[in-house]
Amino acid sequence: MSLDHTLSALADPTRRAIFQRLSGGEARVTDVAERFPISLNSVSKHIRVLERAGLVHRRVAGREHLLTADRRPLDELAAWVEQTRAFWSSRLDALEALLAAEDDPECKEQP
Amino acid sequence: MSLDHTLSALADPTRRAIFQRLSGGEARVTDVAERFPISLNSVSKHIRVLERAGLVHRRVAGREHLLTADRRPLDELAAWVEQTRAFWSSRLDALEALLAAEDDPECKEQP
DNA sequence: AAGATGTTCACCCAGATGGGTGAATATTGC
DNA sequence: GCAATATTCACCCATCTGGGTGAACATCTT
Repeated sequence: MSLDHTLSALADPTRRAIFQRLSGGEARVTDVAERFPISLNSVSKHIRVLERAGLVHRRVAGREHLLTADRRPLDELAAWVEQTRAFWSSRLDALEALLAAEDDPECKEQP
Repeated sequence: MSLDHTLSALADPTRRAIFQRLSGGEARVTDVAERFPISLNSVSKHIRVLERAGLVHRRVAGREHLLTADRRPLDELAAWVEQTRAFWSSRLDALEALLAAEDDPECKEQP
C-alpha cells in the first residue's frame, strides 16, 4: 500500500514544511533549502523521500531541478482517514443500538 | 506537534491493522497478537508505539491489559489533511484567477 | 577554457526501528 | 505453595533515518 510511504514521508515536520512550501508552486531545490536551517544535502534527501511517496515530482531544466507537489497521495490519505473514521462511527452506532436493545431485554419475553 | 507521532505510528501497516482492530472494542494484548504472524513481543512493542501517539489507551485489570483505541489523534490528522488541502485549493484558485486575468491582458490597454 | 552555480553521490555517525529470543514479573487457579 | 497464563524487560541483530562533510558531475556564464 502506498499509504506506508505517504505517512512516513509526512511524519517528519521538515518534510511537511517542504511539501506545504511546494504547494505554493514550482521551486528549485536551493529555493526550498534556504528556508531551513539544515544543509542543502539534507534537504535534497528529504525531497527524495517525498518523491518516493509520490508527493513531489521533479522536472530537470538544465542544472536546475524544478519541484512540484502532487496532491493525489494526500487525497488517498484523506480517503483512508475518512474511511477509518466512518468504520468507527458505524461500530459506535452498532454499540449504541446494542445498548439500547439491552435497555429493554424483556421485549422478546413479553410479546 | 503530536502529528509527528500520529503519522509515524500509522505509517506501519501492522499498527494500522492493530488500530482498526481495536476500533471494534476493547481487547487484550494476546487477542490482538493472535491475528498477526509476528511474535507477541513485537505486537507489544507496536502497541507501545500506538500508545505514545495517543491512538491507544491501556487499562490494566489483573494480569490482563485491556486496550482501547482513541479517535482523537485521527481527528487531528484529518484536520491537518483538510487544512492542507484547503490551503492548496485556495492557491489553485488564485492561480486560475491569475491565468484568467492573463487571458485578456489588453483589458487595461483597451478601455 | 575556466570559473561559478545547482545538485547529487559517497561516505561517516549516532540513534531509532522492527524483528527475534529468553528471562523476569504479576496474577489467577488449583 | 505451585503451575499456568499474560505481559513486559533486557538483550541481539540488520536496516533505516536524519544530520553532517567533501568530492564529483552537469550546466551556465564569461
